[in-house]
Amino acid sequence: MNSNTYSTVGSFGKKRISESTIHRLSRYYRTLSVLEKEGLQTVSSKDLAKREKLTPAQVRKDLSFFGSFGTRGLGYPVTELKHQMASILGIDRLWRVALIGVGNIGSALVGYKEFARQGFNIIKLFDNDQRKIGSNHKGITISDVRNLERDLKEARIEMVIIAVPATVAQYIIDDVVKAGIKAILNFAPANLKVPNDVFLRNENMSMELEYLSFALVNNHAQKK
Amino acid sequence: MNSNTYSTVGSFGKKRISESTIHRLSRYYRTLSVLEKEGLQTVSSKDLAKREKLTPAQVRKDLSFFGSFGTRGLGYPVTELKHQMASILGIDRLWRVALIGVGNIGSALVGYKEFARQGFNIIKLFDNDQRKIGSNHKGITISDVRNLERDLKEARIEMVIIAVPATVAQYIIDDVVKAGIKAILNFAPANLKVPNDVFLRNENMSMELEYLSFALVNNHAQKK
DNA sequence: TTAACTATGTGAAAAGGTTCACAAAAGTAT
DNA sequence: ATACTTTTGTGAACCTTTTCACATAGTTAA
Repeated sequence: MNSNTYSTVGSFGKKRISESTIHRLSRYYRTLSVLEKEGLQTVSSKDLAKREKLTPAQVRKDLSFFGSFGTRGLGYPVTELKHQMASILGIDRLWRVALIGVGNIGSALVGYKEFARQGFNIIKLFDNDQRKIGSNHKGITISDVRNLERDLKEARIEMVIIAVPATVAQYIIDDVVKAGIKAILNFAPANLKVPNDVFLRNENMSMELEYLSFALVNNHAQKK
Repeated sequence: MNSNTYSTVGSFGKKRISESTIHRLSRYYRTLSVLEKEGLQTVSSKDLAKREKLTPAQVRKDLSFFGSFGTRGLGYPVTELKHQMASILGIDRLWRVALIGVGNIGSALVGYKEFARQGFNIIKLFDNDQRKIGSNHKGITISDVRNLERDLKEARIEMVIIAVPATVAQYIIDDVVKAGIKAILNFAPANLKVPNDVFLRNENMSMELEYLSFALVNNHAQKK
């Protein structure tokens, strides 16, 4: 099977690709960027697996869902595989992103270089605080959240990051959905409801600390 | 089987508890806190599952790894179950946490209320920037990262959060390990190495945006 | 050119995680 | 009291994900 078998990038047949696979593709992409900077031409599934603390079979299987990118006896071409990962993840383009809630977490996210590096361009900021509205934050004027629906449409926003207090998150999200946004990343610690055709992902930064806490208290077996 | 069967909280026999289960316990804990505020006395696995978008069986199975907390015909006592979750996760106590790298992300984390609410007390800050060292950030004086090992020991730090640039993260982590720290939460986009007895978790905030990007581009089937 | 080596791609097996289905135990109503 | 309802706790079945193992195809060296 060669990569042309999957001529329509984006459909991937009827196969359901698991969340873990997608997350690992993100990691491969990042590591491939590093390898590229280190000047490597090719990388084997064994090398890549070692960097990611995975098995070589896992790496090959993940990639095999999307095509056949390697050369037997040699490995994978670093730069090309990086581009392939970007294309599969949809980060070989710019995304028009808005951020709602320019508080503690929100303002940090505006300056987060990794977002920009991967094509996520935060081009609109919203807040409900009169003191912030109209002011400039890292080159972007903060808009009034009261005009959220209208402004999201007007700016042709494709993704929204929510960093407001949990108490108001559902109201905000309802407006975001009304504006026709289909992809939302939520940092508020709340269980939010969206229609079935909207992708909602939650980022819970306490979760990993809690995992560490559990691991320490239970002296949980280290993986691998 | 009643909850006394597990008198030694923390051992849980030889059963290996999966990462997903632990993460769901975090979510249960948060939701139980909300339910408690709403004044609910009891909650059934069905109710809890609905809030978390899980199956009731999943909720019951997760809890059953740790004991038997419910009453048949009635459900689970909200407040008690919340305390049980806290105890299992090890967040029914205070953790002495240090944060290294008081930059964009780092300073946001210092003020992140959820950490404090769950017992994670950030009591030491470190940076390598002479302009920051000695200054006060939200009531904590920023220390020189050059004395990291000594200061971590002195302050009896138990967990470390790393929010430094990827290029220096490994050097920092080596010092953290030298100081005897066994739990590290890393925000730097890098694959870091630690000895086998150190718990390292990575927080990659781009990952979920990339998942959304993938979902949009591939019109990936929405889950359930 | 040939032999030895390396590394992919992938069915099949194994491991791991989730859901089913039901007995058991408690609550509720009459 | 008794019948009926609710809901837990849990083996077993099912489904998903990971790992194994090997045929295949390319590289490398002499």
